[in-house]
This record gives sequence, C-alpha cells and structure tokens, in this order.
Amino acid sequence: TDLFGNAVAAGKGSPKPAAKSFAPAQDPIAEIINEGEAPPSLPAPRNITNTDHKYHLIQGEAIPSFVDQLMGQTEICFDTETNNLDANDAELVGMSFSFIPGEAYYVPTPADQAETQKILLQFAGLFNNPSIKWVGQNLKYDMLVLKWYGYELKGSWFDTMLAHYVIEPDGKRSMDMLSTQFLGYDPVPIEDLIGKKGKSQGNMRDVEIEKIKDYAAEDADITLQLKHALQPLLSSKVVEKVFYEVENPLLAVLTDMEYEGIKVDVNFLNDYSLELDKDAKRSEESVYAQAGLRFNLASPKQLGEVLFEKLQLDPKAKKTKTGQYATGEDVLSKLAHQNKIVEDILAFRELTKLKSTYVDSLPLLRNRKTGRVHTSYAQAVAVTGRLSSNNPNLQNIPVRTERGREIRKAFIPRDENHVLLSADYSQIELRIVAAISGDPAMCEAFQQGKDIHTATAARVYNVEEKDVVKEMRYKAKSVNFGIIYGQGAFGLADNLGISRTEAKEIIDNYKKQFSGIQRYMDDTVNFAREHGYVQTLVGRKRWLRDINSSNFTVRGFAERNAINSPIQGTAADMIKLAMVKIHQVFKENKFRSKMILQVHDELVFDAVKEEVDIVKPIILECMRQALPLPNNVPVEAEIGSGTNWLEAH
DNA sequence: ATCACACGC
DNA sequence: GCGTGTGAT
Repeated sequence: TDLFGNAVAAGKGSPKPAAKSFAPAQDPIAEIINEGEAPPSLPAPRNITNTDHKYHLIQGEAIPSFVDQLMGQTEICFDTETNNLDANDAELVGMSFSFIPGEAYYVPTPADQAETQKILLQFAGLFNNPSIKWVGQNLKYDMLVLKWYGYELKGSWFDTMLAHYVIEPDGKRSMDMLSTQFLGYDPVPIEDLIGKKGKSQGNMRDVEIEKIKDYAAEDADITLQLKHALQPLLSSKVVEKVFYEVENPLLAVLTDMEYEGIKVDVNFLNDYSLELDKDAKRSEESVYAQAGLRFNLASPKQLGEVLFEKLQLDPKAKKTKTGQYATGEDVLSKLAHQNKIVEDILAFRELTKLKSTYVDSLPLLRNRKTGRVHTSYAQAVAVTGRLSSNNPNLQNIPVRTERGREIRKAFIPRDENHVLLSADYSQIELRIVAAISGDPAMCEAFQQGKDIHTATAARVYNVEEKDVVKEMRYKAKSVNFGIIYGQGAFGLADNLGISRTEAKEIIDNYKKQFSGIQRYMDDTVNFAREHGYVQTLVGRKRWLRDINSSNFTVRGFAERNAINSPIQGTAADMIKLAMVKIHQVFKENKFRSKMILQVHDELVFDAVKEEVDIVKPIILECMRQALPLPNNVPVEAEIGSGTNWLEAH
C-alpha cells in the first residue's frame, strides 16, 4: 500500500512523466541489469593449495629494486597488515603489492617503529607517484594507517568494496565472500593465522612472516583480480557515475575526517554521569515503591509482567512477536497520563540510555594518541547510499530532549584557536520529494521559502497559513514524514495516536492537495516492478527482488523501499558530492580548518577562528550547489558556530 | 546470537 | 525508511 492506504495500482495508465528523472535517457534494459552475476556461492573449488601463484617476500636490500619495479606500473593493488582493526591505533606489520594476477609481494615491517619508518621512506616516491592507480579492498583503512606514518597515496584509487557496493548495495562484501562469488576462489581464512575471533584471538605481529606472506600476498593478488571482475559490471549496470564521481573520491575525504576526530570534554561528561546516575536511581526507587516490589527495571520482560499482570494497567496490552508484553516508548506514553509510575519508567529509560550509551562510553573510546574520538564511517553498509558511523556512532548523538541535548556540549573545538561550525540542509528530503515528483503545490511552497509543514497544514485543513495552529502543523509534519518513509495510513494513525478514521481523513485531503506526490509513489513502484530497481538522481541503484512478490507483506515492504530509497539516496548523494567539493576547495586554499563529522544532512567543522568568515560562505555554497534539483526547487543550507556542538547547531 | 529498546536523520 | 549500541535473555 502507499501512504494513503491504497494498494498501488499496477498499470494505472499514467505515462509516468513525473518520474522521468528516474528513467533517464540511457535507461538500461532489464536484461543487462541481471547479467554478469556470478553463480550463487557454491563452495569454491580453488584455493592456495591447488592454484598456481607466485608470492614473494621482499625485505632489506631487495626493497630498492622492488620499488623501482613498482614505479613502472600504472595500476598496483595495495594492502596493509596491521596489529589492530582500528586504523587509528594500528601499527603496520607489513604491506603487500600485486600488479599481475597470480603474482604478489609481501614486505614485512618490524615492531621497531623507527625501523618501519625507514622502510616506508624507501616507498615515499611510490606513494607520491601521481600516475599510479591504487587498487584495494576498503582502501580507507590502508590510507588511514599510512596517514599515521605521514604518507598519502597521491594517485587515483579503485576500491573493490565500493565498486561492489554500487553494483549490489544490499549484498555481503567481505573479501572472502567476493572472492568466492566472483573468482570461485577461497582465500586463506584469517583464523588460520590468528585464531578464532574472541578474546583469545591473536595478533598479526606474532605470526611468523612466511605464514603472513602467503595470506597477505594472496589478499593483494585476489583484490587485483576482483578489480578486473568488478570493473565491467560498473559499466553494464550503469553505476559508473556514482562510483567514479561520488564514492571513490569520497574515500579520501572520509580518511581525512576519521584521522582528525573530535575533542570531547571528559570532565563535563564525568560530572554529567554522576547527575544522571542520581536521577536514574531516584526514578528507579520511585517505580519500585509504586509497584510494591523490586525487580530489574532494565529488563523489558520483567517490567511487562509487573505492569500488565500485577498492576493490570492495560487489559489488552500489546505483545511483541516473541510473546513478551511490549513496553516501548509509544506503548508507555499512552498510559502515562493515568499512571504516575509510567512517567518514572520513561525517565529511568531516558537517563540510563543517555548514561550508558553516550556519557559513560564516549570517554572510553578516545584514541590514546590524540585523546580525541575518531568515529569510523562505513561507506558500503547502508543500502540507500547513506554513510553509517560507529566506534563511536556520532550520527545518533541526542538532540530531541533537553537532557539528551546536553551531551552535545561535550563535543568541543580542538583548542582556543578553533570553533565548531555546523552546517545543515533544510528539509532536504522533502525538497527532493517535491523536485522529483514535480508536485506544483509543494514545489511552490519551497520556491516561496515557506515553512513546509505549515504550508502543508494550511492546505490539508483548508485554512490560511496564519490560522494554522500547533496541532495542525504537528499532524501535517507527521504526514510529510510518512511520505518520506513510504509509510501507510496505518502508520500515520499509529504515529499520531489517532483513529484510523481521522488518519484517513487527513490523508484524503492531502491526496487532493498534493496529487503529484501520489503520482510519484505510483510511478516509482511501477518503475520498480518493470525494471527491478529504483535509482537516485545521480544513478545510484537499489534492486528490489521482492517487488513482484505474491506475498502481500513482503511486496509491501519492497514498495516502501521503492518509494523511500530514491529520496534518502538522493539526499545521500547530494551531501557526499558537497563533501568532496568542500574537501577539494579547502585543500586548494590550504585552509587549516577541518571537516570532521557528517550526520546525514549536517556537516561539522573544527574551524580556525581566523578562517571562519571565509569558510562559512564557501561551505554553504558547496552544499547548495552540490546537486541542483529539478523543477526549480531551491536547496537551502544554514550554518552556525560555537564553542561546542550544541551552540554551533 | 537474538531481542527489545532507544538514540539519530 | 535507514542505521548503531546497550543490556537482558
């Protein structure tokens, strides 16, 4: 079903003018899309024991002539071995190189870091050679390791992980999987060297060099072969643009951002932790007093039994799919008015969440060299094209509630000569909906610089904009969210806690007022049914194998994906293009200010105070111009500065 | 390992 | 809709 709770019609006869941005001139034919897939992963017959290979160990006096040989290549596959998965805290154990399939070289580097630096110095000319194309699997990792030793790869890049990401965004893409799938070859498992993962897992530094040589050289060899297998698919699937213009360049931008990290105010967090602990304990005790018994309030299972069996708070309490009572925030909120205990439970939940996930863990995740936190961006995880962030996740720092927002005060500039800048897109996803649907009312609202939720409410409730009251705006905002998520009428009712009847009424009005949106949703789903994929403005594709499923639920999910992915994905493309541009302009102008965070529609900078007035308009201009939208829908971005992230916002 | 929950966009 | 982290089981 679509937003309006209707089944999406198959061939409504609409000739799909509105969705034409998604059916570009070079509209690929369905057959092309599905060819070139390797057969599903049967156990691969080939491995290092039964396959010809020439893997060489290079050390000492052999290095100079080896480097000379590499200098003559145009394309080199490169891989590092280290003693840590965290590239910001890793020592180089060795490097492997390959430029001919079946042949590779391993150069070990010793624990003595001064010695390692001497070896790297011999490779300086190679790393700086601008005419070399560096091939690798997850090159960001290797580039980050090298950056800590003071080196960059100055030529161009081809990351096989990113290539596979744009070819098959929802696939698995560890090197082992790719090798099995595309080369029919099973690489040496890492467990053979350092043991099974867990606390007993060893360290690459302690493995004998001959063993590492085979493993590491094979990695470079395989990755080079993967490049040759994947490159033609970029072309046959028509995803070269998003690969070469977005993902591949972004890799170097993210490397620099992860290297910088952001400073956190540990004293502030420690103080705040005590405060949260005190208040959480107070709420907890209050709950036990009201319940008349003590239990583990952090256990949803126990809490559900107390609320709905002992206290009988709701005779028709909802259950989760595993048969427990549901005690999520939405469920409890509906009971909050009549039951003081529920307020205390919600307070406890909020406070313990803030404490454990953010306040107590951030200080522990500081890098030992920099004292800063260096998030890691996953560039090939989110199926829509977004980045994700982990260790720590800096894309879900609280902002909604007062006490959560407080945590943003802990993110601070690196020193007194810097401030934080935060630049964010305004309503970017809705602007994209307006632009690609071409809905006249919504496009016009943006062209006139209106508050989109108020403008929506005015139309849906048929009143003047000045007469839109809070509740009308709030509900209209929820409908707009529903569109972005391809959510059904059920979802809206659920979301707003209103009846299905009222939800349907709001939706019927919306449908009349914004008929172009309805048409976009129909056209997009129909396009997906016909072609098996949907795509963004930049040509990032997502294949939807379930779009023609006979199972109502499964198909419905695919239909929501069809509607949501081009929107979320286009927004992702836009900010990624902006990041590449900003990075380039900063470099050209030799600015010392650094881009340090991305939060989907926001960029954060650690800016040198004297540069603030120069970089602010540059950042905004790059963001606004990154990806012009059709139908004259303007793209707006705002920027602020401050001595912490909250203030900058 | 999986689930429920809660945080973000 | 898309993610990640935590604590419980």
